[in-house]
Amino acid sequence: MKDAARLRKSELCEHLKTSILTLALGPGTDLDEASLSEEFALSRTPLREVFRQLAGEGYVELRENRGARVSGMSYTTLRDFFLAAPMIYGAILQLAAKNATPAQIDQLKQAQEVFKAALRSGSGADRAMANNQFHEVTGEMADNVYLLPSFRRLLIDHARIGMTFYRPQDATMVENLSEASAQHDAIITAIEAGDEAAASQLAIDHWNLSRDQIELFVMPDGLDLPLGSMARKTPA
Amino acid sequence: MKDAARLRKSELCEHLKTSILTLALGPGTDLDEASLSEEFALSRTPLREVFRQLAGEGYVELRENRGARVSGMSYTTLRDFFLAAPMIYGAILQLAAKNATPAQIDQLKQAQEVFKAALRSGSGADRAMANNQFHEVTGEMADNVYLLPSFRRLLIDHARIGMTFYRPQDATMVENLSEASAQHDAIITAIEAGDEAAASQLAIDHWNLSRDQIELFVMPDGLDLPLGSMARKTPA
DNA sequence: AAAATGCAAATTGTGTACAATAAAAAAATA
DNA sequence: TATTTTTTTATTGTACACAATTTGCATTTT
Repeated sequence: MKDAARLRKSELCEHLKTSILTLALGPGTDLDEASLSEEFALSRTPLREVFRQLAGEGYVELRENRGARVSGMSYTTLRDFFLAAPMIYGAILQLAAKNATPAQIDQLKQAQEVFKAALRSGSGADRAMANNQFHEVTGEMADNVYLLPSFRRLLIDHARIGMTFYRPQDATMVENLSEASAQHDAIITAIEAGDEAAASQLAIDHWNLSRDQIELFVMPDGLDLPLGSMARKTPA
Repeated sequence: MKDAARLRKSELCEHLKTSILTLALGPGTDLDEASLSEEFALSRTPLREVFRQLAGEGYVELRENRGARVSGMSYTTLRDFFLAAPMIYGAILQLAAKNATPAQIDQLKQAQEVFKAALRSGSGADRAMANNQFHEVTGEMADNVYLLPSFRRLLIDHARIGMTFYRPQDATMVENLSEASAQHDAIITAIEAGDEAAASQLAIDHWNLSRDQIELFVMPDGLDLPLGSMARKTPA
């Protein structure tokens, strides 16, 4: 038995992350140590360490003597999300434009290709994960230890919220998705040019598009939620 | 053997946190599992879980097969800090003013009393910890899961940076400390009144004061660091 | 003497057994 | 029958033993 366990450990970690991001494990789902331990041929000790790590990153919540459960989502967290997201996203993209390395820009372009492919022929989960990966890269570009924790936490719930509308139900959503893709391209251009102002503005635009989609889903019947009061996206 | 281990575990956790915040364990210090295990009469299994948790909160960094070490600090992280702090602090205090409960306001007043006591007769570590506690409470008031991770991460390094100037060396620093205390009082007032705008502005003021102290220490010889370009504090 | 190689000691990661706690079920009481 | 108490079962937490990896040191080699 060499370092097979190490591999299984990181596999488990990735598996849990994608399962949570794609809602295969919904918010509030209890994670069973015994069954996961068996499934991944890993003893409970390293398994529990993975739980602790995921808890630190915000994927799960740990309850004393009552195991791990997938982080919950409520209308309160949605309100918090609408408040924090534009601020953090704006800062991250601005810093990304400032600090991105050529290698990272390549990574970003690659992530965008994957995203486009997922739009053409992927599942909702594929799209959410590809989109998530794109934004993860921008986070690495920004490279600020103090902003990344919140940014990553936002990305988790953005993916989960997104999973509810990444399977387009009508023409509006299809159009929104291709617009999102176009914005990704614009973001790449801005970052490559080191244009901080443009990147920052694109973050707002991108956020507002996402916001519109979320509102569309969350209150299809026109239910009125108190969702803050940001400037809408700039005219094209 | 009942739940004594549970207690030892949280004790260890608190001990490590305060040791790191007060620089008793400096940035980059290696944490030895064996000796800590013996000191706290705790086996390595729960000890390692504590490490993972602290890593999630940003206190330590975990390196594969090479143990835990206290999170490092460099000029780069300091630059990141100057960039992220005003933004996050502003948002947190604004939200605190919006959402604080009476019970939390009591907590905040209590924390401020402890802080004042520490200013009168406490050590540098006492002051840093009391100040940290005060701001922790504001974080709980803000109660936004997406902002708290970054806020808490900032508080860690703010305490550590602060430890270098919480033992006043000259008259300027003594004056700054009493001004910081006065600002805390003003913050309490703004939060109690639910005055978001005032709280937000006080966050900037409080940050700028802290910023001046840090600059004073970091570059006592007038070394020029690229430290961003925020508006200075508002005139009293 | 400097660099490279191999060995020994220390440190970290995992597996498993057992203890403690919480949840569920069964029995007892009103 | 409803409620409380007790017993059973399942799950979580800790301790220790062993495996694997890294590190430091001594030796060899150029």
